[in-house]
Amino acid sequence: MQSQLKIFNTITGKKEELVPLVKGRVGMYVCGPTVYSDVHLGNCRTFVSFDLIYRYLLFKGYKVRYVRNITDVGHLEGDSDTGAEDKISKKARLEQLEPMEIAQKYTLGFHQMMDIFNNLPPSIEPRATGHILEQIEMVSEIMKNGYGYEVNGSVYFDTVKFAREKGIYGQLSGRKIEDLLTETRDLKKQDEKRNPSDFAIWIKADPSHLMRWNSPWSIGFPGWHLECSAMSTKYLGRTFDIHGGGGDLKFPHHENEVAQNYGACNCAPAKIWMHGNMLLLNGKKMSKSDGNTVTPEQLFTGDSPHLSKGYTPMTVRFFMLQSHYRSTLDLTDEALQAAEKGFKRLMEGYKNLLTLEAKGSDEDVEMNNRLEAIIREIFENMDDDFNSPRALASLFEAVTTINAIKNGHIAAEMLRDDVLNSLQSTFRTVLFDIFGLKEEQSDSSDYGLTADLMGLILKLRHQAREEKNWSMADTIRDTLKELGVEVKDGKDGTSWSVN
RNA sequence: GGUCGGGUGGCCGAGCGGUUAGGCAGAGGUCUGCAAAACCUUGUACGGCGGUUCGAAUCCGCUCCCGACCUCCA
Repeated sequence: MQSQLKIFNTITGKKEELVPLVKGRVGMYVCGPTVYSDVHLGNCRTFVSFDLIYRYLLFKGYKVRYVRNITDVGHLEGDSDTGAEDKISKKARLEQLEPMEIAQKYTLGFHQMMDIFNNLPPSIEPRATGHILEQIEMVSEIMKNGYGYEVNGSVYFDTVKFAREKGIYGQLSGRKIEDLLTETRDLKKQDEKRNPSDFAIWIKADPSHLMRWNSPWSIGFPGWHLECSAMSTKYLGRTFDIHGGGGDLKFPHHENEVAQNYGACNCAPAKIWMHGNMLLLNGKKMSKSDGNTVTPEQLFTGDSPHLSKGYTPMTVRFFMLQSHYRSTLDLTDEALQAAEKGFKRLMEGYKNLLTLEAKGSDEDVEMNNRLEAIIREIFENMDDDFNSPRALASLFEAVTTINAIKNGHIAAEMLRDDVLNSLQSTFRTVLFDIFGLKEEQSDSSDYGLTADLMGLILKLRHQAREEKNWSMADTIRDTLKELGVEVKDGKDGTSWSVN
């Protein structure tokens, strides 16, 4: 019997049972990247987190519509959402390209990186520029309901009126409207806004601005927060099950999204809001703007002052899975090295599990019970707000027993057949379907040949050992080690693995 | 300054009122021609000071540090 999935809801600050609006189906919207530069690792962690969540929902049998947008317009630079330059637009001007060329370039790069991390693609990946009409429509509705006002062709959302009438502005991010109003920072075009906390939903374009669309108010472009409100509504309905994103989007992005949805339809967009936590580099937030960053490429090649060597994508994914998605994760070289070894141990354990044969003639009841309990715990932990680090711990506990059986420390006779089967299927499901890990075979194409050659080499070494020709045997072993192939002598023969 | 979140053994990282988390590193052992791998044993951790409790890393108060958000960021 499966336990019930509980999810931490940012709005209530509590874990809640997931009760989908439509039985058996889950609608999930996750804020995607703004495609104005290369993805950085922090983005990757967030999307790995939501990939885990998506995969687990699928495993639980839900039909999931996973929508993750591409923001290719409206995201402004500098302070405030007024007067500053659009990120895509700016990059286009600097590189003398069409804005859509910029968006295309970085969207492709983003997709490649998601693929490298073995993230499943979302069900729908809508672009902001492809939904200008929907956004204009939403602005109209917000104005019709009295929460938007136009000044010089730009339209702003009246946060104070909204807060007064609905009393929910600030609820998601835990902010008080009074505090927002006392914000004294000097903002551009501040004079157009009625209140400092108001934000633009439609922005009149300067003559030099490259991205521009006609609207009832001006030739301009939509505000940053608007596309998510419009697109989530379009593809998931006015109210849907889960809305997610990085924790740094809580305010103002998500807070304003909620306001816009209420402003347009007087209803809450999502029942559950989920936020992933930040990836830190040596104790500090990774951030493009202050240079404290390692790119995914640097991580893979090791070409960074922060790293002693490169790490494979799956090592990094495993590293991320080892911490809970709501905790900050500190990326350090030492931690990465530990993850690399841990990941290897886990995968080796899985391989060993596949070679096991259950004899079951002399059953160890306690051990079998414990293994069955471990299997149950894995899913109970995942049901508890996607606790992958705990699930991983259970897996490792099983690995110890698996290895002990494999090398004969525990007799195979003690393992029951059905326990072995469910252990094997659990490992396969959890490792590959839920955690999204995969084997990393450097040259998978000629793997068969390599295996045959290794068989020959090990046979020769075996012969040398029979003849007590130790120097020959050790030369073979040591040379292989230099080539990155580890030779492992066991009770019943020799095996090898690529490091 | 305001608002949140956090400080766990050498490192990373779970737990959040009583039970061994787990991984990596370290120590001892088994196995082995030697090694590696694997297995077994091993760590008296919970920022500090008070309090509540039969019992606190876990709850409360104070305090010190750190981080995030408040401005573009996943």
